[in-house]
Amino acid sequence: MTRRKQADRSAATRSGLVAAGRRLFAEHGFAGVGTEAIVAEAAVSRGALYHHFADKTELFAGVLEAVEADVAEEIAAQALAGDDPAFAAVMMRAVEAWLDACEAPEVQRILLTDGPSVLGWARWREICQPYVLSLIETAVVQGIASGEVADLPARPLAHALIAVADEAAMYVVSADDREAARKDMTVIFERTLRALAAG
Amino acid sequence: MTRRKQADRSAATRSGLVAAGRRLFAEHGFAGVGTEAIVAEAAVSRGALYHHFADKTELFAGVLEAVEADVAEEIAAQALAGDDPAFAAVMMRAVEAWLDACEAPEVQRILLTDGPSVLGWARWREICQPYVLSLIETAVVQGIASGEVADLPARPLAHALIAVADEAAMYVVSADDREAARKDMTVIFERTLRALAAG
DNA sequence: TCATTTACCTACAGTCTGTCCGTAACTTAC
DNA sequence: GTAAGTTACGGACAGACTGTAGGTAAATGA
Repeated sequence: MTRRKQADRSAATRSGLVAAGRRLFAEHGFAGVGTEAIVAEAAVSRGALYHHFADKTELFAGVLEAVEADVAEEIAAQALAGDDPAFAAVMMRAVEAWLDACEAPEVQRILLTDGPSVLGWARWREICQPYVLSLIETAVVQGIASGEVADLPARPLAHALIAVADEAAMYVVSADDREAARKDMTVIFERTLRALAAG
Repeated sequence: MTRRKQADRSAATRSGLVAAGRRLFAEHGFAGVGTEAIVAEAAVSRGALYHHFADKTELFAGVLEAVEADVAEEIAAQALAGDDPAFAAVMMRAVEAWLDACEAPEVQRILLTDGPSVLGWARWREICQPYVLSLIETAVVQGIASGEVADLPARPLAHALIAVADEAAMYVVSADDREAARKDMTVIFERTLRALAAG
């Protein structure tokens, strides 16, 4: 308890920097915003930034994780909220929640487009793994165990599902007629899920 | 014909810059290589670069298109090469060719990870659209027409298929056991295709 | 209270991008 | 063939941005 004040100060500036980076990266992209702008938004100096993070890329990693955590929480809540506990129903609720989340520019820019490029695909997935990826993988494993889903390799399957969901999101948000695009993609996703039914 | 010499000179330096950028971007990524290094590799001056391209990003767009063109050509050749002309068979050959192509770092780095981030998702797809995307979409449309494929929206479906293929590629190349990963992903893809069968 | 660690600030050096202006090569008009 | 005009390219410069080094203030432990 004796270390409280120091630790609090640290945590406050750190999370302030993450919050600032989150706002700015979402709007201008990683390369489009300088460290000066970030520290100005967070009302600290560049020194504070480089004290808490090795470099700008590491700050971005922190921001990515924060965004991913929020999105995963929202998806999990929505997916488990409905009445129908069947695998396909849960997944459809999850994908709807995901498409909703992707309306936010910060998700598109930070999570989908900049993430893999700035951090590299492997590190990007590594950060997202504990969140959405494992969420889906768990659902898949349960589905296989309950006999609802065909006995396929679970992790690759989870990757494939997420890939379709990611692409669907980008397709929808950059479509002229987003309403129609979302309907189309929902149909595709539903069909994909049905394909995985056991038998 | 009188304009030959000027035009040739232009084309030569332009394609030289694209080739140099292709090599260097593939190895170090867009942000990891400076214009100085590119012009040195191409044996021209920075002035030449900025004469032919508005900025570094536009050079990257040129590089991306070159890579995409090569990959599309290879995929088309492989897909149409086999005996079985059935939709699923063609698509499986296409995805095998794609996974082969993704062994090359330039495809992973330029096409998959840097592309969307540097150019933005919409522009990235816009450049790839005339190549692989329309290739797949055409196959899908034909499949629907011949009754092999369920009557789903063709373009979104093509997007979904490409998304799975892209993810499969990244999953395979960054897996510890690439052999096993590729087998797993092939199974997933096959199953996905079967899901699209009409009926 | 005093030494030590932690948190933070400021100034600086190095690098990179895009632009400006000049020059050379080439093309067209006469 | 030559003068005028256009296109291709070169080199220097300004501006911006990143990461670092060295110093100060606050907090902690003895």
